[in-house]
Amino acid sequence: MTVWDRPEPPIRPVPLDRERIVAAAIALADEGGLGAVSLRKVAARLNAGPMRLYGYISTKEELFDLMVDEAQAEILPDEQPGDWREALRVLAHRTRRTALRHEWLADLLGGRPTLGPNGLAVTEATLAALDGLADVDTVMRAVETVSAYFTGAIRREIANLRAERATGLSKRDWQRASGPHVTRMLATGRFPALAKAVYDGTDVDAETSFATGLDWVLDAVAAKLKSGDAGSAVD
Amino acid sequence: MTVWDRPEPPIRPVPLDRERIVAAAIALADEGGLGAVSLRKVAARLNAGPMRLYGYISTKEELFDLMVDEAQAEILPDEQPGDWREALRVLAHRTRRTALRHEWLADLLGGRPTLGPNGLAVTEATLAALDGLADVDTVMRAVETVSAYFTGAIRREIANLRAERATGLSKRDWQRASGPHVTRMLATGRFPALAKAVYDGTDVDAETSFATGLDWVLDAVAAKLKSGDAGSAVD
DNA sequence: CTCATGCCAATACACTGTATTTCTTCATTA
DNA sequence: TAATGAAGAAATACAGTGTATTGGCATGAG
Repeated sequence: MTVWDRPEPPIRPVPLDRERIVAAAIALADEGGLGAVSLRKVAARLNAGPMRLYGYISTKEELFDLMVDEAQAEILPDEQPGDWREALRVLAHRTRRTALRHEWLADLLGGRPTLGPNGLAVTEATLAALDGLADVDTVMRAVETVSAYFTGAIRREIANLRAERATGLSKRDWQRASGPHVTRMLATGRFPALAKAVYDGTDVDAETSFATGLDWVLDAVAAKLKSGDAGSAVD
Repeated sequence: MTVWDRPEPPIRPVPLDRERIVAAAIALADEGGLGAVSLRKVAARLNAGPMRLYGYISTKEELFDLMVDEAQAEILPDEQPGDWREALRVLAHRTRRTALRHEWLADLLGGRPTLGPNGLAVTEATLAALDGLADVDTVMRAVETVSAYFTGAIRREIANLRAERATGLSKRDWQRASGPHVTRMLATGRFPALAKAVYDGTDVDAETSFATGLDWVLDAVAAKLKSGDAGSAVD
């Protein structure tokens, strides 16, 4: 590796902006998880020194916030279906798909309020879906409930996914026979209902399970919308 | 601080076990959050060198797993109510209270499968509450849905709590006027539904909101139990 | 041409999780 | 009783982290 092989270092520092920084961080996280995101590595990927980043963010947490907001752009559908139920369903499923594309999102989802432009847009879309179908408070409660459900469900799905990957076993095999610890615990007889669930339950794929639970929750919302629309008559 | 003030160092190394280690870690986390838990600090609190911990755990992640399991012991009620609905409600509320006592739990909840003895016991209790009221698969779906809801809700609640603490503003004041960023965003008119929710919505305390959403989800479960109990007739 | 200003890079610090090496202490055996 | 072995604790070491501080250098104005 002589001098001639090495390219001359750039005369002027490479231009930087938040967009590039966030993109680099996301790339790192997509490849190696959140743990693979370090300010040094992000900067290196942009041919910059670590300290340059502090002109654009003032803490690593802020970088994470920007990453989340960027990911939330992928959640917004091109156009909102008119049917509120369909609209909420789509938003939930798109969130799930986004988290499956960017698994690190599961570690961040719900961890801090999302106040970025895209985060607000997602909230807006969710609220808009129910706007006018009931009084404001009922709508808020509905939105909270639905999103609590799907963030929780997504987090668990990805946690299981990782566990499966780590052990090389499907959740099923792993609980049933090959997971020595779980098998031993179930054999003690102290967890009869759990044992029954593990051995007698048919396992459904994650998407179906997600969709089923979501439908239940939406059913509940539907029921409340009917009884809680006092506000719409007043306006 | 002369030699005479200082106690002699212990001749024999202080005895250690997982229980003590986990207790020390939990104490640290209770005081300063998960970030305050480092193997060095945990060990120091036990008058031991950091490396001694590796006889009891083989990675920091494992320590977290043990902490979660220990916290889950606080979730289990002394006795289970007979009514399935009441049983699930109690489990959810106890989980919430535990997370409020140990806020770090919110960072870990749902992040990994909980396979410790107490984690399994919690799952068992949840499944047991619904055992026999519907076929196994319906019961599993119900348990998944309910716990997805409350883990998601708890996580968000604690995220908001932290944000309030950090800014010194109640969520309300903060959205309404004093949070310059949010105010500015709402003023753009791009988030009409959100603005309406913020300005016209009455704010309820976190517990009520939690309880309300939970009731909705339980309503949904109740509906499905009625229609999905094919299994109980077969056995 | 000189000087001031703003930015970038380098250095520095305190701390992390964990691998490896060194030392101490006790039980066992000769 | 002395020597030897094993075990387990301690110390050291390493590569990495987020971020504060310092130093230099290129570009603008006067």
